[in-house]
Amino acid sequence: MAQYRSEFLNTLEERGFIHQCTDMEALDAALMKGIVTAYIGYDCTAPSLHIGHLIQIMMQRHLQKSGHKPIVLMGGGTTKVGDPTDKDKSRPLLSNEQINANMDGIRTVFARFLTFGEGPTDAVMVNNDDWLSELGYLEFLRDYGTHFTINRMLTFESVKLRLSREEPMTFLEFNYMLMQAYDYHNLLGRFGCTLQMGGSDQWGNIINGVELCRRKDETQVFGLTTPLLSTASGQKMGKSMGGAIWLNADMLSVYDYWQMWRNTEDADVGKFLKLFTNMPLDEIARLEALQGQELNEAKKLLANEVTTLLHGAEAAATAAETARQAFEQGMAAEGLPTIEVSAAKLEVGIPAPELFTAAELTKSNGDARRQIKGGGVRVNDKVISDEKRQITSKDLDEDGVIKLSLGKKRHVLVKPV
RNA sequence: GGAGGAGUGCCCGAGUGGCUAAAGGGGACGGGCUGUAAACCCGUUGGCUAUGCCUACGUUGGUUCGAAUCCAACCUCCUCCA
Repeated sequence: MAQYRSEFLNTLEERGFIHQCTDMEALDAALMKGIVTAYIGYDCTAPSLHIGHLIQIMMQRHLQKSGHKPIVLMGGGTTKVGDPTDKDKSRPLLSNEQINANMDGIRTVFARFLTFGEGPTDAVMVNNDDWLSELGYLEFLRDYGTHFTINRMLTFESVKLRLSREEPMTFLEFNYMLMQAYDYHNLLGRFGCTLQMGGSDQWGNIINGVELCRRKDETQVFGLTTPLLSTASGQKMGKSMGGAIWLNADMLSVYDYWQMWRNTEDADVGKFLKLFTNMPLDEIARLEALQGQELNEAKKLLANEVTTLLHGAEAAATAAETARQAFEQGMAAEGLPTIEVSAAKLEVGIPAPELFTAAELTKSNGDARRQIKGGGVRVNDKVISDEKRQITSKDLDEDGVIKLSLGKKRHVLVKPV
């Protein structure tokens, strides 16, 4: 049933990565002809990438595995401008220090998915600040500004959204699409890069680059986007568990990462296995067909595989074991996220709301009180109903810790020091 | 530059002098049902050293016993005119 000649496109197609492509046939031919160099840009707006980026990273992994060359473009320069795509209002500008710090945080995850080096299909990482910050304004306007019309720029979804919401869009942000187009042109010149990939929200930005390369370089380059990921019930992915699902372990514990995959909706199991693991398709088909409770086994495998890719087999196994103990045996397992509290303070006693807030299970003391009233708060698996309840060293269990729980799934251990 | 309209909590949106920490919806969180799922039902949804205090309806001032609500200036957006 192979639809394409190239291994890369077939893999993407079979596993559900493809949303749109500028010219599927020509891209397929190019992939057969030799090594294709392809880039994906990553913004440096946060100190870690999150789960929404994972599909892009996986795509680059497939690219490399099928014999092509990935470029990881760090948006050190473009982040100074700020991508208005999908932003309903301007974001505060980040300082150069913040951007650099974010970049350092983001960088680390790629080594787990791609092989970097000097070889022909080894991945390379570049920072667009290297060329964007060198641009001269007047020169840039004359060389590139002439290839863009305001008429067309105004038709872009990112611009229209802002205008329709009656939110300001600054000229700086308006220029973002030119920067990204220029990146493509630049990477074409530098690395012979002829494919840009990204999320479907990047389609507009990508075709701008494709157009620019056609005009400036008279070269056909390609754009390929992934579908916007949502769960079967229409939620944006990773919305549960309070906050973004970060990839860096210091932003989100391995346990929580594992948990988030374990809680996948039934209808999404197959889709996620295809996108986020390397499991063979026939194996996935078998797992996907499981019914009812049995599907939970497939979810565990999904969580194991995905966590192994990002954090390694050992960390994934620990997370799985922690979850097993916490859920199947109701124990205060060691691998749960842990906070430290001064033993002296614990001796005196800490009001429960304060401790839950310190553990980041609740966002304020008031929030904690409301949760206690709502019956969602447990200490060592016992529901507490008194909001004035003091947590003291008497609550320490035989392992010398106290287990705080909010709801059924979120647990934090308190350890005296 | 001129005329008119608008800016409300995480988001959308009602409110046009005290009854307003601000209707309603969405989202989020918790409870119930379950399979650590979805759907559904119920509750909660500004902060605090808490029978009270503080912060909040674009920003800054003002009127008033009292302002999201009235006035002034400013900022931003929309529509029409130039």
